[in-house]
Amino acid sequence: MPAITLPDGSVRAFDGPVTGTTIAASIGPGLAKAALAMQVDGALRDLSHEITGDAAVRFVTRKDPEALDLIRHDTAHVLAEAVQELFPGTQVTIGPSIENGFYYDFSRNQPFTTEDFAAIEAKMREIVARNAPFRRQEVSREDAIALFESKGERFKVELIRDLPASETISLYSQGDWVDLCRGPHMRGTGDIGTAFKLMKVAGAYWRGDHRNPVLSRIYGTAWRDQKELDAHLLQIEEAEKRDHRRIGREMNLFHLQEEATGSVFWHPKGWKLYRTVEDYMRRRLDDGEYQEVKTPQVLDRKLWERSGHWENYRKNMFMATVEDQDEAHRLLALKPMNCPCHVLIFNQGIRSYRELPLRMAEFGACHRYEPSGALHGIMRVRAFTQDDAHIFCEEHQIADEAVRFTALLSRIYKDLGFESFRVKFSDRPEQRAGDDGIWDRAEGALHEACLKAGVDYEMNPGEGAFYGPKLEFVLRDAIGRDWQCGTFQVDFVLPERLDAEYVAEDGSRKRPVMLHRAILGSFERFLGILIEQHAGRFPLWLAPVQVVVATIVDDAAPFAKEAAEALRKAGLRVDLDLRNEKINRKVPDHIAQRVPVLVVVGRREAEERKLVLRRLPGRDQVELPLAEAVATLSAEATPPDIRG
RNA sequence: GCCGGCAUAGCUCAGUGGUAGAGCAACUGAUUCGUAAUCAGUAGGUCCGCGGUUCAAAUCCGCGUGCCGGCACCA
Repeated sequence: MPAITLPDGSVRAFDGPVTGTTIAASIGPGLAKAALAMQVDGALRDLSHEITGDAAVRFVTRKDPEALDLIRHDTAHVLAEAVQELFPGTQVTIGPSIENGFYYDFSRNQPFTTEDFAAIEAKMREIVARNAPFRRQEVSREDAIALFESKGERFKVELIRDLPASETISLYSQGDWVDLCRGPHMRGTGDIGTAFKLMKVAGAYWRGDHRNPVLSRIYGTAWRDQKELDAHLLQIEEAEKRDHRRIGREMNLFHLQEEATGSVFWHPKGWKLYRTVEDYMRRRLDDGEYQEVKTPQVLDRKLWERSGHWENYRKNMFMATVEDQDEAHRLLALKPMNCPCHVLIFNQGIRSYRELPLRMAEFGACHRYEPSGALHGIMRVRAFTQDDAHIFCEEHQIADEAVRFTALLSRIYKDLGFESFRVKFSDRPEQRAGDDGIWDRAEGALHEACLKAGVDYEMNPGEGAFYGPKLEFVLRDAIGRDWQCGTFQVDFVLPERLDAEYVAEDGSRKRPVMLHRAILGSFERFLGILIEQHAGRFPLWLAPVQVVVATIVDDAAPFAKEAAEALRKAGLRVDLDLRNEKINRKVPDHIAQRVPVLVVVGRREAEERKLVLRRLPGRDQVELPLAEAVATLSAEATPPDIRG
């Protein structure tokens, strides 16, 4: 006699086992029509699921947040059916719902191309129109294996074999087509609607392991209705306009070319932006009581052997040799990171506990031979500069340093326009240096530090560095990709390997703990994200060109030059536009160049010695006497750390 | 690194085996103009590279390089 409690608190009793369909119908025809699935005691179920005991039930309709996941998952099934109908011999694997859509991985001799999309989409619409009900069937492991073996679906068989013994094995069919699936699903393929679209194809390794076969993955997007789909497609278009590669070209900030794959050619305006950020960072580090150093680019292999990098990362290091030396005995490597060099500085002379925590910072230029497929604009490159620092401290100082660090990072991110970011906690990886005791202490210290700093984080198991656990501070780019920028890593291993020590209060020699930390991560990556975050329209203090003084007629040129000079003297970055073009032309040009402030000078301004300031891309204008305009802009262009 | 796609003027792109094109940008000239693209003219190409097929290749084929989208990687 199940008693069903609904969200409004009302209770309905039924004579025997009852399905969601029956309950919904008992409540009313409107709900019976709208209900796609249900939540039973918090767990999402098919409407056809039979409830045998007392339960709390909530129905999921198209409006509910869960609906999108259901629609996307169901669409993935329909995609798989369509593909198998059109391309016999294709094996199915998995097809989950993901952010904004879904994908399905197929195994086929000939990978799919976007040329196949039209036919597949047409077939999908046909399947949706058939509105075949999704039917769930629970089967024994043996029956499931036999079924998929008979179909030649060896990936499905492998999945079933690897399911834990406790797992119920369920199949979902839509018409004649069957898939291994945990569910739940909506009532039938018709519930999907028509607001879906195939987006792209990609290769993907079976089970995400590069030693496994490559599958052909089809990505799609699916929404409640056409309006939502259109909005999503428009959003993608808008995001593409913020792409740093596009803006970098449009604003003439930098370029990349074949002769230096993975290295950035910074143009004058891009370099101005870079240096503005670097100068700002340097001031923040000075305030934070860091000591800046500069260390070598090219170092002997022996150092990398001692640090452990040779063993772990040799394949990703650039090597350098010179002709008059025996290569085997003197192989040099471009540094892939700065930490060993910093330990070498620490090791000069005898260190006292009184010097700790010692914060050693470097804008360190590093080279890493990244796999070709990883390169991405200026965000993933082979030559980059880190805002790197290593804090040598005693173990009990770790938490305080973490608190200081997160405060500094938050301040800096905020100044640069990032109000929010995600934090991931990456713990011990499979391949690592140091024994478990050390890792226990390092992870414990980092957890404690997070607690103390009030940092909310998500776990990222097994993703730590080989020498220690880390916090990763993640920012998102315009196209929705996440990038690790800041990092805070606890390291007990490297001080040991490179024999760093200090004299403790009791006169004994001790190992310092080393904290690796970066805030921007690499300038290249961070500037890429910064460009996308602001869509190239930087706040005044960051803009590479802050003001353009544009003339209307040649007669105004002398005063325009005088005004530009006055602005420059006040420290502003000013361009002069004396071109023989109409002002109607100059305005859109500078909007396109994302210049924050346009000063238009005609005869009237020249006579009255006034400046009219127009904040692009807006239309509003303020008219000020020259000196006042200079003072206003100069105050506004002051970096936030100096403004106080 | 793997799978797929792409590579034509500075940029965006057209050109499916038969004399390389457009718009914008550049340059020259005219115009001196009041807030979202003035007019006219000129110049600009190893059609990514190498090899092959063909009477003939930007176009078809092979190899290489780079870029793009994913996957894998990311100290």
